[in-house]
Amino acid sequence: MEPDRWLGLDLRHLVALKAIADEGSFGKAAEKLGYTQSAISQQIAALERIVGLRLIERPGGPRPISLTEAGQILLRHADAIQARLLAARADMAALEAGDAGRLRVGTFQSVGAKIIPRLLRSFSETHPQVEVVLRESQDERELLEMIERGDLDLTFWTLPVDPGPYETLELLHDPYVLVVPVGSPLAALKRPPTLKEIVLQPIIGFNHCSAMDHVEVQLASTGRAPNVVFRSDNNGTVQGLVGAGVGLAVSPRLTVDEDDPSVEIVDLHGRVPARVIGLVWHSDRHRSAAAEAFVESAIAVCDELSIEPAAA
Amino acid sequence: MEPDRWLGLDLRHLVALKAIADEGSFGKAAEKLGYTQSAISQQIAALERIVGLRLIERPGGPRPISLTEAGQILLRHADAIQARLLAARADMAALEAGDAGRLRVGTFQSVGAKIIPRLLRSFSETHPQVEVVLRESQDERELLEMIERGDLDLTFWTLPVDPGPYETLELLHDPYVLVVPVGSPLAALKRPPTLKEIVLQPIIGFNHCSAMDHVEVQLASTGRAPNVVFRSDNNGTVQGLVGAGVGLAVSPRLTVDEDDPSVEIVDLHGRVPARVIGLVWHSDRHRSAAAEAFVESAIAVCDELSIEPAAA
DNA sequence: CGAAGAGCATAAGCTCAACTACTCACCTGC
DNA sequence: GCAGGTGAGTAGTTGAGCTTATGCTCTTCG
Repeated sequence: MEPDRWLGLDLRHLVALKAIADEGSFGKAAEKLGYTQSAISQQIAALERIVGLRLIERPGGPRPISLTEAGQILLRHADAIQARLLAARADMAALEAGDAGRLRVGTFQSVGAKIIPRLLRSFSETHPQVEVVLRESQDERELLEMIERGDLDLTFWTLPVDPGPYETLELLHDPYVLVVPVGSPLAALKRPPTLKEIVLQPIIGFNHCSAMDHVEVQLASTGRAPNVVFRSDNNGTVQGLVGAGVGLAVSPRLTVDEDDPSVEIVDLHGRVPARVIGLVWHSDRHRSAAAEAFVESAIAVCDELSIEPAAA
Repeated sequence: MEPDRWLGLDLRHLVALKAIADEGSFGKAAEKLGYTQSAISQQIAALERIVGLRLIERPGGPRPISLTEAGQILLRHADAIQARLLAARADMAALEAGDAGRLRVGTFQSVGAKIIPRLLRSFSETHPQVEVVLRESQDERELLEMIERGDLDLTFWTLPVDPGPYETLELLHDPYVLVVPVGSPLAALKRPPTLKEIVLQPIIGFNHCSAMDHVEVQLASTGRAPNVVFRSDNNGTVQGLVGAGVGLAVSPRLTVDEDDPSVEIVDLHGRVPARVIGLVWHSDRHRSAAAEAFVESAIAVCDELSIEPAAA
């Protein structure tokens, strides 16, 4: 690590490069960052002096500028460095707020129903000093963004997760079951119904749920588009509609209320691949003792849950 | 990305934090970085003002300082950022030198013998404009360090690789074979000899080779320490000694010269787990087109090589 | 074809942050 | 209690980077 010109490199230089790449011009970037155009021009000049290469191609006149290859490569590094700084900032903010005993956990509805209550009970027994703040979101992508920004420490998620600065842990496989009204002929079969048989029936579907989209793709692969007569994001509503005879639903087992007398649950025996529920966290952020403990508790609770249905 | 105090953060702050952590005192860190003690003290004060937390515990007097929890967490982020900057620097240096057509590849002896000649021939036929610079090292760890510093673009390696900023690709499994003098009773057996039978014989071993250490651990696991009568890092020497009847050797198949009339090669049928040869590169560095092409060629050549011995 | 406009570069001046040099306050250990 | 080593504080100077103002280049349009 010789003390060469790279030590003169400043974060503002990288921020400026990114702003120019985003905005497409020196002037817009300057405006965005609250500088004058001249300042940005000088910053880029300094940056190019430091790395020794032209980073931005200025054709002159009102023609649009573009990043050189070196500029593009450096921009990727700059992005990574800024992301890492955000993670550091989030860690520091958490420590500053005295958050050693606070854990912000993201969930979505279908995982909330069965896993969360048990997990919270078990976790708060073993770690009463840790305050768990739950954040439920309809939009699953939002949860990932909050992880990336450091607004959440952990989140539940259906794996696999999109590429990003994430670390993941598989918790359990949640098989899909068919939910039908009491007395439905599909429930009377000795064998699990085929997808073809299911797709002929009216279906109650979900919105905003990638795991459910996945089911509909499976159904559509039979060659016949499923007839979705109603959509809701509330599992209770879906199950109520099934009970009322409006249609049937293909739901993850963990979301269905098995004590509901108006419906019957039919095992699909893997005809639709089980969804995988896991935990996701920011790969660059510090894992607090509380977070580690929460993960451990989640593993334990999910182990119980995956054994139970098999025994039942 | 609100323009808060974090934009005032400077790389020198992080470098200073790291220097203090390494040296254990403000003064030593200042000396190392070429500043006065006062400058370092002010830098840390500025850094603590930015993050809003005390990073270093100063007990006062000549008692040693220590990092607070926040300091340790921030230090890990700082290390990652500095590593990423080094990667960026290496990418820029490569571009500056007009290295689009140069590829620096690390190897070690045992992979050099069979794979490299074929690979270089095949690669230079398809990519004549790319200059490949080979760097062979006895010390395998040195190769990884050179990858990390950006002194190498790719290196061969026996997987798995130690944790670090690396990306790896498995190329082939190279099984171990027993090399014995012509006429050895072990070669006359109908079945592959057992480890117990091997360990009773005098062994020719290797130095400086983690893959070979692994073999000796396997042999020692029989309960009897192998009797290593000679060591050499040169495969030719080892094979020569076997041919001269000094002992026998357990070598990866790719390192042995099968045309040597003074020795016989005995298949061990997996009694010693095969070593895995792969390629390693820096996960944060830019992959040039030349590097991508080289990896492709390596995959193709190794596929051929792993099929051949099975057919032979 | 010339004027207008958009966009980056450059020059000059100013501000402020950071370094050096020096001093002080503090604690340990002999 | 004093010497030695450690970090903090203060004053002064230097320099990097910002703003303002201006210049240059290329395109567009009447």
